[in-house]
Amino acid sequence: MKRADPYNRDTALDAAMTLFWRKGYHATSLKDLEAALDMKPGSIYAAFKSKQALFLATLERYFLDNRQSLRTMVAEQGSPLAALAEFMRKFGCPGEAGQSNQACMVVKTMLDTTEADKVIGDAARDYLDQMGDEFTSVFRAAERAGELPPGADPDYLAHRYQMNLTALRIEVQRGRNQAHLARLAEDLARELEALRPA
Amino acid sequence: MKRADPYNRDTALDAAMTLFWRKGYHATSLKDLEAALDMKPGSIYAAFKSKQALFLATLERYFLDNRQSLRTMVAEQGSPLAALAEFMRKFGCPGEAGQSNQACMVVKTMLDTTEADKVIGDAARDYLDQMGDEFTSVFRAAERAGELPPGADPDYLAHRYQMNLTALRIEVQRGRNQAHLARLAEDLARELEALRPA
DNA sequence: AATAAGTTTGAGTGATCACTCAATAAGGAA
DNA sequence: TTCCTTATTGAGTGATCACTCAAACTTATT
Repeated sequence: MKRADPYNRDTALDAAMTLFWRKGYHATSLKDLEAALDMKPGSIYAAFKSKQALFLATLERYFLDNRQSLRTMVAEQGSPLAALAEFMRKFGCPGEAGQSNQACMVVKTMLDTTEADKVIGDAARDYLDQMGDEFTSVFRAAERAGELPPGADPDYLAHRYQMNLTALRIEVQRGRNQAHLARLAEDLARELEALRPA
Repeated sequence: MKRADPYNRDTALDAAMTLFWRKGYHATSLKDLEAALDMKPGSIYAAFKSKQALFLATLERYFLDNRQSLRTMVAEQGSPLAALAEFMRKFGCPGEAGQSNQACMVVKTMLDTTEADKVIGDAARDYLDQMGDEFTSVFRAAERAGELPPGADPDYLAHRYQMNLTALRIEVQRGRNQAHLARLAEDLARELEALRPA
Protein backbone atom coordinates (compact mmCIF):
# COMPACT_ATOMS: atom_id res chain seq x y z
CA MET A 1 0.00 0.00 0.00
CA LYS A 2 1.21 3.45 -0.92
CA ARG A 3 2.01 5.75 1.95
CA ALA A 4 0.38 9.12 2.29
CA ASP A 5 2.47 12.25 2.26
CA PRO A 6 3.67 13.33 5.67
CA TYR A 7 0.97 15.32 7.34
CA ASN A 8 1.01 19.09 7.43
CA ARG A 9 0.30 20.33 10.92
CA ASP A 10 -1.40 23.54 9.84
CA THR A 11 -3.63 21.86 7.30
CA ALA A 12 -4.58 19.13 9.75
CA LEU A 13 -5.33 21.58 12.54
CA ASP A 14 -7.49 23.65 10.21
CA ALA A 15 -9.49 20.62 9.14
CA ALA A 16 -9.91 19.49 12.73
CA MET A 17 -10.93 22.97 13.80
CA THR A 18 -13.63 23.19 11.13
CA LEU A 19 -14.99 19.80 12.10
CA PHE A 20 -14.96 20.39 15.86
CA TRP A 21 -16.43 23.85 15.37
CA ARG A 22 -19.35 22.49 13.41
CA LYS A 23 -20.07 19.26 15.27
CA GLY A 24 -18.79 20.00 18.75
CA TYR A 25 -16.40 17.95 20.84
CA HIS A 26 -18.70 15.15 21.90
CA ALA A 27 -20.39 14.52 18.57
CA THR A 28 -17.10 14.35 16.67
CA SER A 29 -15.71 10.84 16.49
CA LEU A 30 -12.25 9.69 15.57
CA LYS A 31 -13.69 8.23 12.39
CA ASP A 32 -14.81 11.73 11.46
CA LEU A 33 -11.36 13.10 12.22
CA GLU A 34 -9.60 10.36 10.25
CA ALA A 35 -11.66 11.31 7.20
CA ALA A 36 -11.29 15.07 7.63
CA LEU A 37 -7.55 15.00 8.34
CA ASP A 38 -6.91 12.15 5.90
CA MET A 39 -4.82 10.52 8.57
CA LYS A 40 -4.97 7.09 10.18
CA PRO A 41 -5.58 6.82 13.92
CA GLY A 42 -1.96 6.03 14.65
CA SER A 43 -0.78 9.17 12.90
CA ILE A 44 -3.33 11.32 14.65
CA TYR A 45 -2.23 10.05 18.04
CA ALA A 46 1.45 10.36 17.17
CA ALA A 47 0.88 13.97 16.12
CA PHE A 48 -1.65 15.17 18.68
CA LYS A 49 -1.54 12.73 21.60
CA SER A 50 -5.31 12.46 22.18
CA LYS A 51 -8.68 13.61 20.95
CA GLN A 52 -8.86 16.06 23.85
CA ALA A 53 -5.39 17.46 23.19
CA LEU A 54 -6.25 17.87 19.52
CA PHE A 55 -9.44 19.67 20.44
CA LEU A 56 -7.61 22.01 22.79
CA ALA A 57 -5.10 22.75 20.04
CA THR A 58 -7.88 23.65 17.61
CA LEU A 59 -9.61 25.79 20.22
CA GLU A 60 -6.43 27.73 20.85
CA ARG A 61 -5.96 28.16 17.13
CA TYR A 62 -9.51 29.45 16.79
CA PHE A 63 -8.97 31.94 19.59
CA LEU A 64 -5.66 33.17 18.20
CA ASP A 65 -7.19 33.58 14.74
CA ASN A 66 -10.04 35.63 16.12
CA ARG A 67 -7.83 37.79 18.27
CA GLN A 68 -5.51 38.42 15.37
CA SER A 69 -8.46 39.34 13.19
CA LEU A 70 -9.52 41.95 15.74
CA ARG A 71 -6.00 43.32 16.11
CA THR A 72 -5.64 43.62 12.36
CA MET A 73 -8.93 45.48 12.21
CA VAL A 74 -7.78 47.89 14.92
CA ALA A 75 -4.55 48.52 13.05
CA GLU A 76 -6.31 49.11 9.73
CA GLN A 77 -9.26 51.20 10.85
CA GLY A 78 -8.86 54.85 11.57
CA SER A 79 -10.20 54.68 15.11
CA PRO A 80 -10.69 52.05 17.84
CA LEU A 81 -14.45 52.56 17.88
CA ALA A 82 -14.65 52.21 14.10
CA ALA A 83 -12.63 49.00 14.35
CA LEU A 84 -15.06 47.53 16.89
CA ALA A 85 -18.00 48.55 14.71
CA GLU A 86 -16.43 47.00 11.65
CA PHE A 87 -15.54 43.82 13.55
CA MET A 88 -19.19 43.51 14.54
CA ARG A 89 -20.42 44.15 11.00
CA LYS A 90 -18.23 41.40 9.60
CA PHE A 91 -20.14 38.76 11.56
CA GLY A 92 -23.38 39.92 10.01
CA CYS A 93 -22.18 38.67 6.62
CA PRO A 94 -21.55 34.96 7.16
CA GLY A 95 -20.28 32.98 4.22
CA GLU A 96 -18.69 36.09 2.79
CA ALA A 97 -15.50 36.53 4.76
CA GLY A 98 -15.73 33.81 7.43
CA GLN A 99 -16.13 30.22 6.40
CA SER A 100 -19.28 29.03 8.08
CA ASN A 101 -22.70 29.77 9.50
CA GLN A 102 -21.63 28.80 12.94
CA ALA A 103 -21.70 30.63 16.24
CA CYS A 104 -18.44 31.27 18.06
CA MET A 105 -16.58 28.02 18.67
CA VAL A 106 -15.48 29.13 22.13
CA VAL A 107 -19.03 29.90 23.21
CA LYS A 108 -20.32 26.64 21.73
CA THR A 109 -17.57 24.79 23.58
CA MET A 110 -18.33 26.42 26.91
CA LEU A 111 -22.02 25.59 26.57
CA ASP A 112 -21.27 21.97 25.60
CA THR A 113 -19.01 21.30 28.55
CA THR A 114 -19.61 20.07 32.10
CA GLU A 115 -17.51 19.11 35.10
CA ALA A 116 -16.68 15.91 33.23
CA ASP A 117 -14.75 17.97 30.67
CA LYS A 118 -13.41 20.51 33.11
CA VAL A 119 -10.16 21.03 31.21
CA ILE A 120 -11.99 21.98 28.04
CA GLY A 121 -14.56 24.15 29.79
CA ASP A 122 -11.86 26.02 31.68
CA ALA A 123 -9.94 26.62 28.46
CA ALA A 124 -13.06 28.02 26.80
CA ARG A 125 -13.82 30.32 29.73
CA ASP A 126 -10.22 31.50 29.76
CA TYR A 127 -10.32 32.38 26.06
CA LEU A 128 -13.58 34.25 26.59
CA ASP A 129 -11.90 36.21 29.36
CA GLN A 130 -8.88 36.94 27.19
CA MET A 131 -11.09 38.09 24.33
CA GLY A 132 -12.98 40.27 26.78
CA ASP A 133 -9.69 41.81 27.92
CA GLU A 134 -8.87 42.46 24.29
CA PHE A 135 -12.14 44.32 23.80
CA THR A 136 -11.53 46.26 27.00
CA SER A 137 -8.18 47.49 25.81
CA VAL A 138 -9.70 48.65 22.51
CA PHE A 139 -12.39 50.54 24.41
CA ARG A 140 -9.67 52.07 26.55
CA ALA A 141 -7.88 53.17 23.40
CA ALA A 142 -11.17 54.66 22.23
CA GLU A 143 -11.42 56.53 25.51
CA ARG A 144 -7.91 57.93 25.11
CA ALA A 145 -8.83 58.98 21.60
CA GLY A 146 -11.79 60.93 22.96
CA GLU A 147 -14.30 58.59 21.36
CA LEU A 148 -16.16 57.84 24.58
CA PRO A 149 -18.31 60.18 26.63
CA PRO A 150 -16.90 61.22 30.01
CA GLY A 151 -17.48 58.66 32.74
CA ALA A 152 -17.72 55.74 30.33
CA ASP A 153 -16.62 52.36 31.73
CA PRO A 154 -14.44 50.54 29.17
CA ASP A 155 -14.65 47.29 31.09
CA TYR A 156 -18.42 47.30 31.15
CA LEU A 157 -18.68 48.43 27.54
CA ALA A 158 -16.41 45.59 26.50
CA HIS A 159 -18.57 43.17 28.35
CA ARG A 160 -21.76 44.37 26.69
CA TYR A 161 -20.00 44.37 23.33
CA GLN A 162 -18.97 40.76 23.77
CA MET A 163 -22.52 39.81 24.71
CA ASN A 164 -23.89 41.49 21.59
CA LEU A 165 -21.32 39.79 19.40
CA THR A 166 -22.15 36.43 20.93
CA ALA A 167 -25.87 36.97 20.44
CA LEU A 168 -25.38 38.09 16.83
CA ARG A 169 -23.35 35.01 16.01
CA ILE A 170 -25.98 32.79 17.55
CA GLU A 171 -28.52 34.43 15.27
CA VAL A 172 -26.27 33.47 12.38
CA GLN A 173 -26.31 29.83 13.38
CA ARG A 174 -30.04 30.05 13.94
CA GLY A 175 -30.25 30.49 10.19
CA ARG A 176 -31.79 33.96 9.92
CA ASN A 177 -31.85 35.38 6.44
CA GLN A 178 -29.02 37.57 5.27
CA ALA A 179 -31.01 40.81 5.21
CA HIS A 180 -32.07 40.38 8.80
CA LEU A 181 -28.56 39.58 9.98
CA ALA A 182 -27.11 42.53 8.10
CA ARG A 183 -29.63 44.92 9.65
CA LEU A 184 -28.91 43.52 13.08
CA ALA A 185 -25.15 43.88 12.70
CA GLU A 186 -25.55 47.35 11.26
CA ASP A 187 -27.74 48.46 14.15
CA LEU A 188 -25.32 47.09 16.72
CA ALA A 189 -22.43 48.80 14.94
CA ARG A 190 -24.30 52.12 14.80
CA GLU A 191 -25.17 51.94 18.48
CA LEU A 192 -21.45 51.57 19.15
CA GLU A 193 -20.49 54.50 17.01
CA ALA A 194 -23.24 56.55 18.62
CA LEU A 195 -21.06 56.54 21.74
CA ARG A 196 -18.73 59.00 20.05
CA PRO A 197 -19.38 62.53 21.34
CA ALA A 198 -20.62 64.93 18.65
CA MET B 1 -36.01 -9.30 42.80
CA LYS B 2 -38.45 -6.71 44.01
CA ARG B 3 -40.06 -4.61 41.33
CA ALA B 4 -39.79 -0.84 41.37
CA ASP B 5 -42.91 1.26 41.65
CA PRO B 6 -44.47 2.12 38.31
CA TYR B 7 -42.72 5.13 36.93
CA ASN B 8 -44.20 8.59 37.17
CA ARG B 9 -44.05 10.31 33.81
CA ASP B 10 -43.73 13.82 35.19
CA THR B 11 -40.99 12.94 37.62
CA ALA B 12 -39.08 11.01 34.98
CA LEU B 13 -39.38 13.78 32.41
CA ASP B 14 -38.17 16.33 34.94
CA ALA B 15 -35.14 14.25 35.80
CA ALA B 16 -34.35 13.67 32.13
CA MET B 17 -34.78 17.37 31.37
CA THR B 18 -32.37 18.39 34.11
CA LEU B 19 -29.80 15.89 32.88
CA PHE B 20 -30.11 16.73 29.18
CA TRP B 21 -30.10 20.45 29.97
CA ARG B 22 -26.86 20.18 31.87
CA LYS B 23 -24.95 17.64 29.77
CA GLY B 24 -26.47 18.10 26.34
CA TYR B 25 -27.90 15.46 24.06
CA HIS B 26 -24.68 13.88 22.81
CA ALA B 27 -22.84 13.70 26.11
CA THR B 28 -25.77 12.10 27.93
CA SER B 29 -25.66 8.32 27.81
CA LEU B 30 -28.38 5.83 28.56
CA LYS B 31 -26.44 4.80 31.63
CA ASP B 32 -26.78 8.38 32.87
CA LEU B 33 -30.49 8.34 32.15
CA GLU B 34 -31.00 4.96 33.87
CA ALA B 35 -29.46 6.39 37.02
CA ALA B 36 -31.29 9.73 36.88
CA LEU B 37 -34.71 8.26 36.11
CA ASP B 38 -34.16 5.20 38.29
CA MET B 39 -35.48 3.09 35.44
CA LYS B 40 -34.03 0.14 33.55
CA PRO B 41 -33.38 0.45 29.81
CA GLY B 42 -36.43 -1.61 28.92
CA SER B 43 -38.72 0.64 30.92
CA ILE B 44 -37.24 3.76 29.42
CA TYR B 45 -37.77 2.46 25.91
CA ALA B 46 -41.27 1.23 26.71
CA ALA B 47 -42.16 4.65 28.07
CA PHE B 48 -40.33 6.97 25.68
CA LYS B 49 -39.51 4.92 22.57
CA SER B 50 -35.95 6.19 22.06
CA LYS B 51 -33.28 8.48 23.44
CA GLN B 52 -34.12 11.01 20.76
CA ALA B 53 -37.86 10.89 21.47
CA LEU B 54 -37.18 11.30 25.17
CA PHE B 55 -34.96 14.27 24.46
CA LEU B 56 -37.60 15.88 22.26
CA ALA B 57 -40.16 15.36 25.02
CA THR B 58 -37.92 17.07 27.58
CA LEU B 59 -37.20 19.92 25.17
CA GLU B 60 -40.92 20.49 24.63
CA ARG B 61 -41.45 20.43 28.37
CA TYR B 62 -38.69 22.96 28.87
CA PHE B 63 -40.20 25.25 26.26
CA LEU B 64 -43.72 24.96 27.68
CA ASP B 65 -42.41 25.67 31.20
CA ASN B 66 -40.63 28.79 30.04
CA ARG B 67 -43.55 30.07 28.01
CA GLN B 68 -45.87 29.50 30.94
CA SER B 69 -43.49 31.34 33.21
CA LEU B 70 -43.58 34.34 30.87
CA ARG B 71 -47.38 34.25 30.57
CA THR B 72 -47.77 34.09 34.33
CA MET B 73 -45.46 37.07 34.66
CA VAL B 74 -47.50 39.03 32.13
CA ALA B 75 -50.70 38.18 34.00
CA GLU B 76 -49.26 39.17 37.38
CA GLN B 77 -47.40 42.32 36.46
CA GLY B 78 -49.22 45.57 36.02
CA SER B 79 -47.98 46.21 32.50
CA PRO B 80 -46.54 44.22 29.57
CA LEU B 81 -43.28 46.16 29.64
CA ALA B 82 -42.90 45.63 33.38
CA ALA B 83 -43.49 41.92 32.84
CA LEU B 84 -40.70 41.73 30.24
CA ALA B 85 -38.38 43.65 32.54
CA GLU B 86 -39.17 41.37 35.44
CA PHE B 87 -38.76 38.26 33.29
CA MET B 88 -35.30 39.49 32.35
CA ARG B 89 -34.37 40.29 35.94
CA LYS B 90 -35.26 36.80 37.08
CA PHE B 91 -32.51 35.30 34.96
CA GLY B 92 -29.97 37.51 36.65
CA CYS B 93 -30.52 35.64 39.92
CA PRO B 94 -29.64 32.03 39.08
CA GLY B 95 -29.99 29.49 41.84
CA GLU B 96 -32.65 31.59 43.48
CA ALA B 97 -35.77 30.87 41.46
CA GLY B 98 -34.52 28.66 38.64
CA GLN B 99 -32.71 25.46 39.43
CA SER B 100 -29.38 25.76 37.70
CA ASN B 101 -26.58 27.91 36.38
CA GLN B 102 -27.24 26.84 32.85
CA ALA B 103 -27.94 28.81 29.70
CA CYS B 104 -31.21 28.25 27.89
CA MET B 105 -31.65 24.59 27.00
CA VAL B 106 -33.16 25.45 23.62
CA VAL B 107 -30.22 27.63 22.66
CA LYS B 108 -27.73 25.03 23.90
CA THR B 109 -29.54 22.40 21.88
CA MET B 110 -29.54 24.45 18.70
CA LEU B 111 -25.82 25.12 19.03
CA ASP B 112 -25.07 21.45 19.71
CA THR B 113 -26.92 20.16 16.68
CA THR B 114 -25.97 19.55 13.04
CA GLU B 115 -27.57 18.07 9.94
CA ALA B 116 -27.03 14.67 11.54
CA ASP B 117 -29.57 15.61 14.23
CA LYS B 118 -31.83 17.60 11.97
CA VAL B 119 -35.00 16.64 13.85
CA ILE B 120 -33.65 17.99 17.12
CA GLY B 121 -32.16 21.11 15.57
CA ASP B 122 -35.42 21.91 13.79
CA ALA B 123 -37.37 21.45 17.02
CA ALA B 124 -35.03 23.83 18.84
CA ARG B 125 -35.27 26.46 16.11
CA ASP B 126 -39.05 26.12 16.12
CA TYR B 127 -39.24 26.68 19.88
CA LEU B 128 -36.99 29.71 19.53
CA ASP B 129 -39.36 31.07 16.89
CA GLN B 130 -42.37 30.39 19.08
CA MET B 131 -40.75 32.07 22.05
CA GLY B 132 -39.92 35.00 19.78
CA ASP B 133 -43.57 35.20 18.72
CA GLU B 134 -44.52 35.20 22.38
CA PHE B 135 -42.25 38.16 23.07
CA THR B 136 -43.62 39.94 20.02
CA SER B 137 -47.16 39.65 21.24
CA VAL B 138 -46.17 41.05 24.64
CA PHE B 139 -44.47 43.99 22.95
CA ARG B 140 -47.63 44.48 20.88
CA ALA B 141 -49.65 44.55 24.07
CA ALA B 142 -47.19 47.12 25.41
CA GLU B 143 -47.75 49.18 22.28
CA ARG B 144 -51.53 49.04 22.72
CA ALA B 145 -51.04 50.10 26.33
CA GLY B 146 -49.11 53.16 25.14
CA GLU B 147 -45.86 51.89 26.62
CA LEU B 148 -43.88 52.18 23.39
CA PRO B 149 -42.86 55.32 21.55
CA PRO B 150 -44.62 55.98 18.23
CA GLY B 151 -43.13 54.05 15.32
CA ALA B 152 -41.71 51.29 17.51
CA ASP B 153 -41.41 47.89 15.84
CA PRO B 154 -42.66 45.17 18.24
CA ASP B 155 -41.21 42.41 16.07
CA TYR B 156 -37.76 43.92 16.06
CA LEU B 157 -37.91 44.79 19.74
CA ALA B 158 -38.87 41.21 20.54
CA HIS B 159 -35.94 39.97 18.55
CA ARG B 160 -33.48 42.21 20.34
CA TYR B 161 -35.05 41.27 23.66
CA GLN B 162 -34.56 37.58 22.92
CA MET B 163 -30.95 38.19 21.98
CA ASN B 164 -30.30 40.03 25.23
CA LEU B 165 -31.95 37.30 27.23
CA THR B 166 -29.89 34.65 25.48
CA ALA B 167 -26.68 36.58 26.08
CA LEU B 168 -27.52 37.14 29.74
CA ARG B 169 -28.15 33.45 30.28
CA ILE B 170 -24.88 32.57 28.62
CA GLU B 171 -23.16 34.91 31.08
CA VAL B 172 -24.81 32.91 33.84
CA GLN B 173 -23.33 29.66 32.56
CA ARG B 174 -20.02 31.39 32.08
CA GLY B 175 -19.94 31.60 35.85
CA ARG B 176 -19.89 35.35 36.40
CA ASN B 177 -20.33 36.42 39.98
CA GLN B 178 -23.78 37.21 41.29
CA ALA B 179 -23.23 40.96 41.61
CA HIS B 180 -22.14 41.27 38.03
CA LEU B 181 -25.08 39.23 36.74
CA ALA B 182 -27.54 41.22 38.81
CA ARG B 183 -26.21 44.51 37.49
CA LEU B 184 -26.35 43.21 33.95
CA ALA B 185 -29.94 42.03 34.30
CA GLU B 186 -30.92 45.27 36.01
CA ASP B 187 -29.40 47.36 33.23
CA LEU B 188 -31.13 45.34 30.53
CA ALA B 189 -34.42 45.63 32.40
CA ARG B 190 -34.00 49.39 32.82
CA GLU B 191 -33.21 49.86 29.14
CA LEU B 192 -36.47 48.11 28.39
CA GLU B 193 -38.48 50.26 30.75
CA ALA B 194 -36.79 53.34 29.32
CA LEU B 195 -38.85 52.71 26.19
CA ARG B 196 -41.93 53.93 28.03
CA PRO B 197 -42.72 57.52 27.02
CA ALA B 198 -42.48 59.97 29.91
C1' DA C 1 24.14 -0.51 -0.62
C1' DA C 2 23.54 -0.92 4.14
C1' DT C 3 21.94 0.96 8.23
C1' DA C 4 19.55 4.00 11.33
C1' DA C 5 15.97 7.09 12.58
C1' DG C 6 11.52 8.61 12.09
C1' DT C 7 6.53 8.11 10.07
C1' DT C 8 2.57 5.93 8.58
C1' DT C 9 -0.19 2.03 8.60
C1' DG C 10 -4.63 -0.36 9.81
C1' DA C 11 -6.21 -4.34 12.06
C1' DG C 12 -7.29 -4.93 16.59
C1' DT C 13 -7.98 -3.59 21.88
C1' DG C 14 -11.47 -3.45 25.72
C1' DA C 15 -15.00 -0.29 26.90
C1' DT C 16 -19.11 1.78 26.11
C1' DC C 17 -22.82 3.06 22.91
C1' DA C 18 -28.08 2.88 22.04
C1' DC C 19 -31.21 -0.57 22.14
C1' DT C 20 -33.93 -5.42 22.45
C1' DC C 21 -36.61 -9.13 24.28
C1' DA C 22 -37.84 -13.36 26.68
C1' DA C 23 -38.80 -13.92 31.33
C1' DT C 24 -41.03 -12.24 35.33
C1' DA C 25 -44.02 -9.76 38.41
C1' DA C 26 -48.23 -6.95 39.54
C1' DG C 27 -53.09 -5.66 39.28
C1' DG C 28 -57.82 -6.41 37.61
C1' DA C 29 -61.71 -9.35 35.95
C1' DA C 30 -63.81 -13.67 36.02
C1' DT D 1 -58.29 -19.02 42.50
C1' DT D 2 -57.27 -18.64 37.57
C1' DC D 3 -56.61 -16.09 33.73
C1' DC D 4 -55.28 -11.95 31.17
C1' DT D 5 -53.27 -7.69 30.38
C1' DT D 6 -49.76 -4.54 31.26
C1' DA D 7 -45.06 -3.06 33.18
C1' DT D 8 -40.60 -4.02 34.69
C1' DT D 9 -36.53 -6.52 34.46
C1' DG D 10 -31.49 -6.84 33.17
C1' DA D 11 -28.45 -9.73 30.65
C1' DG D 12 -27.26 -9.44 26.15
C1' DT D 13 -27.18 -7.49 21.01
C1' DG D 14 -24.11 -5.62 17.25
C1' DA D 15 -22.13 -1.24 16.44
C1' DT D 16 -19.15 2.18 17.49
C1' DC D 17 -16.19 4.51 20.87
C1' DA D 18 -11.25 6.34 21.81
C1' DC D 19 -7.03 4.40 21.40
C1' DT D 20 -2.64 1.06 20.64
C1' DC D 21 1.29 -1.11 18.50
C1' DA D 22 4.11 -4.19 15.73
C1' DA D 23 5.09 -4.12 11.13
C1' DA D 24 5.90 -1.66 6.75
C1' DC D 25 7.60 2.16 4.55
C1' DT D 26 10.53 6.52 3.53
C1' DT D 27 14.25 9.38 4.04
C1' DA D 28 18.91 10.59 5.65
C1' DT D 29 23.43 9.21 6.72
C1' DT D 30 26.94 6.40 6.03
